[in-house]
Amino acid sequence: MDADLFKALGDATRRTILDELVERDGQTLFEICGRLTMKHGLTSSRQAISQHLAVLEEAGLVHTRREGRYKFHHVDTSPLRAIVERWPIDAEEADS
Amino acid sequence: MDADLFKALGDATRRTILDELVERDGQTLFEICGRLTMKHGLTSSRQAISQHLAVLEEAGLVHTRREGRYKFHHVDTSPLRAIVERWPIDAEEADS
DNA sequence: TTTATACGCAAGCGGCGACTTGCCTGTCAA
DNA sequence: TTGACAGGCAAGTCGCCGCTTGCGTATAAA
Repeated sequence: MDADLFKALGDATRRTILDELVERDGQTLFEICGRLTMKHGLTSSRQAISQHLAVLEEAGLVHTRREGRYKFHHVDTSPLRAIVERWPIDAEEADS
Repeated sequence: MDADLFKALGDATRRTILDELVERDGQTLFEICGRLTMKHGLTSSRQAISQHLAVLEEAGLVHTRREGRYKFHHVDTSPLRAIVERWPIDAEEADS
């Protein structure tokens, strides 16, 4: 089921996390927390972000790599391909 | 905000409705209800589907056209383009 | 061996969203 | 005009999700 994918994309904080990881791949949890606070004005706690990352990982949008006490997070946008393959995007007619 | 878009895609029933409308565009509410029950085994009530269609319309994924007492629903997949534009889909590395 | 750092686990709370229920409006046929 | 048909509105219920809180584990520095 691709339910995990759409569930992951359903939250604004998770989408911002994806933005951050696309801009700078391979961050740790604390780095992501810091950047979300600084650049995006988010106030979420570490645990909240950790849970968000777990959801993103379930959806296959984020892969993790352990190294000592650090855990690096890497984006993988390829699951998004399922979306455009499911509903082909037609050429646009401008809004009326 | 594209929050409406992701919110709309967040529900499995709404995604099935999109499937149905892509396969057969311009259906009325009752037609959609019937097809969801027949082909997809969904048991949602008419009001539930109506609310789903309202969400899809808010997201710009469905446009409606009134004709007498009928209301025809048309798909518009173009809002999905925002997704692939926001997070470019990279060429795939197969899973380990 | 202590102490700090980076992260994990799990229970609990609050709010939002999906769905139902009941009734109402508008259109068309008989 | 009466009735059936297609759809709309609004309040209420209930489960899930995002978040907090508190504690626990593992790695590395002092």
